[in-house]
Amino acid sequence: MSLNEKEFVKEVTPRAVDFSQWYIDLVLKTELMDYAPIKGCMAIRPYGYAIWENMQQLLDKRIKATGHQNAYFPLFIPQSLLQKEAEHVEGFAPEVALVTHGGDEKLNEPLVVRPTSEAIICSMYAKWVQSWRDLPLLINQWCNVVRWEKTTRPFLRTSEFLWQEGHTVHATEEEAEEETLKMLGVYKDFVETELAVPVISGLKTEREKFAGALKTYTIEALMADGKALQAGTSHNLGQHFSRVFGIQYLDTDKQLKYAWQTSWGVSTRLIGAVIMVHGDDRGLKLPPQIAPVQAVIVPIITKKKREEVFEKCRELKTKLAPKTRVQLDDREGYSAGWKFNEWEMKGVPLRLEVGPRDLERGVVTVVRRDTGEKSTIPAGELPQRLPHILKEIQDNLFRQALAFREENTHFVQNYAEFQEILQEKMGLIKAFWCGDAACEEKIKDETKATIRCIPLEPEQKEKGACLFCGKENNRMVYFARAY
RNA sequence: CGGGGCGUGGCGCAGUUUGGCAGCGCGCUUGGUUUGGGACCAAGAAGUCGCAGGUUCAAAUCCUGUCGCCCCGACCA
Repeated sequence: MSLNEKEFVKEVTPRAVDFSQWYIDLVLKTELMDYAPIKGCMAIRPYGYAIWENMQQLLDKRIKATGHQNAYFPLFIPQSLLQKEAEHVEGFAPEVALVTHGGDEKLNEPLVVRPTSEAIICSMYAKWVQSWRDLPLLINQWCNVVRWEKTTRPFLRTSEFLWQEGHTVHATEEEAEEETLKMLGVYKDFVETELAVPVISGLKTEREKFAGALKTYTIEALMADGKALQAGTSHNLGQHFSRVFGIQYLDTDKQLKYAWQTSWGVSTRLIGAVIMVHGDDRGLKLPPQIAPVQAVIVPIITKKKREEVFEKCRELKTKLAPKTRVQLDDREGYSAGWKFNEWEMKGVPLRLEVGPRDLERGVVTVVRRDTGEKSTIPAGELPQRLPHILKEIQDNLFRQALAFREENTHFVQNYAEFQEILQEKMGLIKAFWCGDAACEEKIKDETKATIRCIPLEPEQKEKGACLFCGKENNRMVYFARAY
C-alpha cells in the first residue's frame, strides 16, 4: 500500500497492522452495528440490517423452493424441556439465559431463553405428528436466539443473534440424511452464489458436532487473516430428540415408529464472513447481490452547472432504479472526494460520477470498488450495461476469494510442517487423520488448530499417515485455527 | 473463567502525578464561499467528568466501595 492510498482511510486500522482492530473499526465506521448497553449485544444499524434482509430474501427463496414453510415458535423454553436430551443439555447449559420472574412473581419453573429451538419445536412436533401422512414435516423459522457467550465479537459471536433454523421430521433415516445433505447443498449454493464466499462442505468430527446430533455437516470458509469460519451447519439429529420428546407416527405397516429429524441454520455471522473475506484497507467490499446500495451516483457540482448536473443525476437514477438498487448522494456540503471515500468504505460495488465534463460528452464515469477500475460509459447504455457489470463484480469477488483460499490451502504429511505453516501463514491445512479423538485433542492443545471438517468429496483418494500418530488411514481432513 | 485496558459534550482524547474557572481535535447547528479523491471562513449549541459514599473552604483530580464496556486467551453458530 502506498502512502497515498493510506491517506484515503484515516479512520480504519490497516488490516496488516491488526486484523481484529481493522474488523472492529470497519463495522463501527460503516455503521453496520453499534454496541448496545448489554454485554455482548449489539444494535444492527440500518445499513447492516439491509444486508441481512437481502441475505434473508435470497435464502428464504431457496428454503421455500425446497418445500419448506416458515413458522414461529416461542422465545421461552421451560427449563425441563431443554433438559430432556442429555447431550443437548450438556452442550448448552453453560450459555443459557434464564428467566426466573414474571413481573413481581417468581415463576414455578424457570424459563430459558432459546439458545436454539430443538426442544420447544420437538415438543410441538410431538403433537403434530401422528401418521406417516404427516411426514415429512418441513418447517423453518427466522428468529433471534441467545447464548450467554464469554467472548463476543460483532456479528461473529454475540450474545443475541439472528438466524434461521430449519427443523424437519422424516419417516426414515435415509430421508433425514438426504434432507441434511440437501440443505447443506442449499447453504453452499447460497453462500457461494450470493455472498461470493467459497466454502468447503464436510462432516464435523464427534468432538465438533452439535450437542444432540447424530452427525453435523458444515460449510467452512477461509477468512483473509488465515482463520476458518464455520459459516453454516446442517444436523442429522437421528432419533435422539424424537425418542425423548415422543415424536412417533403410525406407519403404513401399522407399527408405531419414532421419527427421524434434521435441523440446520445460518446466522448473522455470515455478515462477518463477507466482511472478512472481501474487505480491504479501504473498507468493505460488498457483493452486489447483497449490497444495500449496488450503485451510488455522486454528482460533481460546480457553481455554474449545478442544476444541470442534479437534473442529469435524477434522470439517471430513475432509469437505473428498475433493475438496480441505486442511490443518489445529493447531500450538499460534502465534497465529491469525501463522498468517494465514504462510499468506498461502505463497500458499494459501483460509483457513478456525473459532472460537467461527463455532461459535455454524454457519458457517466463508472468506478468499480473491487478493482478500482475507472471507465466512462455513454449515459444511454448504462441501464443495460449496469447489471452485467454488477455480475462481473460478483463473479470477480468469488474468483478472488477462491484464489486466496487455494493459495492458502496446504497439504502436509508431517507434524513439523503442520506447525510451521500454522506459525507462519495459517490458512487451511489438508492432512490425514486416523480418526482417533485423542490425536485430534492433542493437536488442538498443542497448536490451537481444529479439524474443520472431513470433506464430502475428498480430493486425495489414496492413503496416508495420521498427522499425529502416523497410523495409516484414508481420512483426509481440513485443519485450521478458527473463529 | 483468567489477563489487560478504558469510563470527561455525539466520537477520539488531554487534564488526575502536585486538589483551585472543564479544555482540545473531529463531528453537529446557522450563514457565506466552495465541490472531478476526505474544502474554507465566521458565529453558535452541546458536560450532573460511569455511579455511590468519604476527606476538604474547595474533588474530574485524593480515599473506600461499586457498576459497566472493550480487547486478548481457555469454551461455543
